[in-house]
Amino acid sequence: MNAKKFWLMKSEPDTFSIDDLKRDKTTKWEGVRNYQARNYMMQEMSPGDMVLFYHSNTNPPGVVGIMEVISKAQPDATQFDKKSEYYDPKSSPSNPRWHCIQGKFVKKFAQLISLDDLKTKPELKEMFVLRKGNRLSITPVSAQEFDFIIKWSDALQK
DNA sequence: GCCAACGTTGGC
DNA sequence: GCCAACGTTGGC
Repeated sequence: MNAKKFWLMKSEPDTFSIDDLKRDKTTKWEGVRNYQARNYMMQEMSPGDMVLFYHSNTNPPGVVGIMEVISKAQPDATQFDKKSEYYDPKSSPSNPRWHCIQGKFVKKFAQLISLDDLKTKPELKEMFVLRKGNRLSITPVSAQEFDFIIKWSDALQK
């Protein structure tokens, strides 16, 4: 068995928010069109991995909850759908280019932990999402960083 | 296989 | 809405 891994995945709340995930219970993480992010899903994610759900392109941006990975990567159906904004004419069902995992809702934080707040913690200074110029929508998180943020959120709730 | 042009992300 | 960062594309 692979050890459980931890991730941070960005979503624009206008497109798909933590509340959407809470309502739907599960989701396919469709629409990723970046090879590095895809490779994380295809090669490194497995069911049981835990994900920090991050709202980007919003004010303020930050971590808003937790999702659990519940499937391995499978072909992303939107790449074959001409009506989808994620349609990729260079991909084909016999040789799909893009894959996505499925995730399920675990919890929504009582309070968002903002990007500004994340930046104030020396424990988190290595986090990819805090690095200058980072645009990758899926990044690995260490177990220590994940625990730190969970405990932080729990403390905020009290 | 280089690299200029272009497109996208995402914080601000 | 601006723009820095950086990934992708395509001509050569």
